[in-house]
Parts: sequence; C-alpha cells; structure tokens
Amino acid sequence: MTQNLDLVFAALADPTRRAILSMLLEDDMAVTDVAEPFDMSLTAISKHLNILSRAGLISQDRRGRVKWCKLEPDALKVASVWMQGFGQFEPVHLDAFERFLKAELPDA
Amino acid sequence: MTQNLDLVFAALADPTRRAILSMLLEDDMAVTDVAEPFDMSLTAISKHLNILSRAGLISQDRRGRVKWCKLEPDALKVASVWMQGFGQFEPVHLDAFERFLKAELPDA
DNA sequence: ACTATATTCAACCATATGGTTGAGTGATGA
DNA sequence: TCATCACTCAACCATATGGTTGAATATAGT
Repeated sequence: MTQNLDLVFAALADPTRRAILSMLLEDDMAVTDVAEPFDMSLTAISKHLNILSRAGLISQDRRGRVKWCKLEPDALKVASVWMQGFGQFEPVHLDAFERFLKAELPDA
Repeated sequence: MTQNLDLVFAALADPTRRAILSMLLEDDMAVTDVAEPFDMSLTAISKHLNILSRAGLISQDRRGRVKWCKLEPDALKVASVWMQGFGQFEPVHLDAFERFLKAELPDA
C-alpha cells in the first residue's frame, strides 16, 4: 500500500512522465509515437513507460510488434485519497464528493 | 510551475516524509520531536525536513534554538489540481468543487 | 562561565535515477 | 527471403538520494 504510494508519487515526480500521461489522456499510443515529441532516445522513453507501468499508471498491451500504452487513471486515486487527508480535502467526505461528481458530470 | 510539481511529488514519494506530514497534521513540531519515532539519525530527519521545506509542504520557523515545523497543506493543492486532469477529477469543475466543499464543510 | 540541548555541517557510502549507445529480438510486409 | 520497423537488452556514465558518523554552531539554563 505505502509501497504503491511510493511508486505512484515517484513516477509523477518526473516532467517527462507527467507529459506522457497527459498525452495518453487523449488516446492510447504506441511506444514510438509516445517517444516522438521528446528530444530523447527511444530507450529512455521505454524506461519511463516501464516506471509508469510498475506504478500502475499505465497498462501496456503488446499486439504484434506494437506495444500499446493505455492510461490507467484509477491508479491516481490512491494518491488522491491520501492527499485528501490534508487541508480542505477531507477523506470522510469522499462518498459525498463522489455523489457530487456523479451529479455534476453525468457522462464522464 | 512544473518544477514545483517535481519537488512536491518527489517529496511525497518517500514514506518517511509522508509520515512526517501526517504527524504535522496533528500539530506543529520541533525537529527533535519529529525525529523521535523514527529509527533514523537526527541528521537524516533534518534532510527530509529540508526536502519537504523546499517543496513548500512545510515551513520552518526558528525560535531560539528550536526550529518549529508547520504543515503547509496548500502546497498539495498544485499536485491535487494536476491530478484532477485525469479520470473523474475534471479541472473544469474545480470552482463547483470548492463551492461544494464550502457547503459540506462549513468549519474545516 | 560552563554545560546541556537543538540543530546543522562536512565528508563519506551504497544504491537509484535518468540518460546514452550499440547490439539483439521478433513481427511485418514487399 | 530479406530488409525494415517496433521495441528491448546490456553496459556504461554522471548525478541524485537516503543514509551514516563526528565535529561544529548557537541558544538556554544554572
């Protein structure tokens, strides 16, 4: 559990990896396409993707020679809930918060 | 900005530092008192506190020979907002979210 | 003045991180 | 079949991280 938080937060601490996550928000992508906008070797991107994968933030599905990367936003929830223990984000009210979201974002 | 996210997420990636933040949730503490429950040198804790401080997650106020550490939960907000860009946490609805919190938690 | 307390500094260590290059594997398609 | 494409592996490098110890600094109390 705490290990998972370690991995998630560590994964998010790198700007390249955060950028990758943002890209995957749009659509699933192949490793080569993920790498394209970065001024960095494919190997480096491959490593970043592994780190994101081990943290559970993405899943990778190899189809033929192409490995498709898919965002797994649920993995952020653990971190999000942890943070809600601080300041104005009270974990007690999570249920109410989710009801609120359902009402506000019916098709999200 | 992105630099700040780097520092905040990196600071949160260590279990000792997360534990320290949880402790400071209760009350402000002196460095020695923060260190007490950990099986680790005072120097190590001092370093952790510096990392938390540089990330803006705590402030340190030296009064005499004692340095008081204070939680700064607002620093988590940047990270929290960033995460809301994923999954069910839509940044667009932040204002509505804050109105919701004000209504649900009048004295938080 | 002296001693104890609170904290930091400096130097060091082992391991992790983020990057590189060059070679290797395996699927695709002409 | 054979070249190409998508990706990974292995080895390496520089720097960062998380920890240690022993000495240093500075305030507080007697």
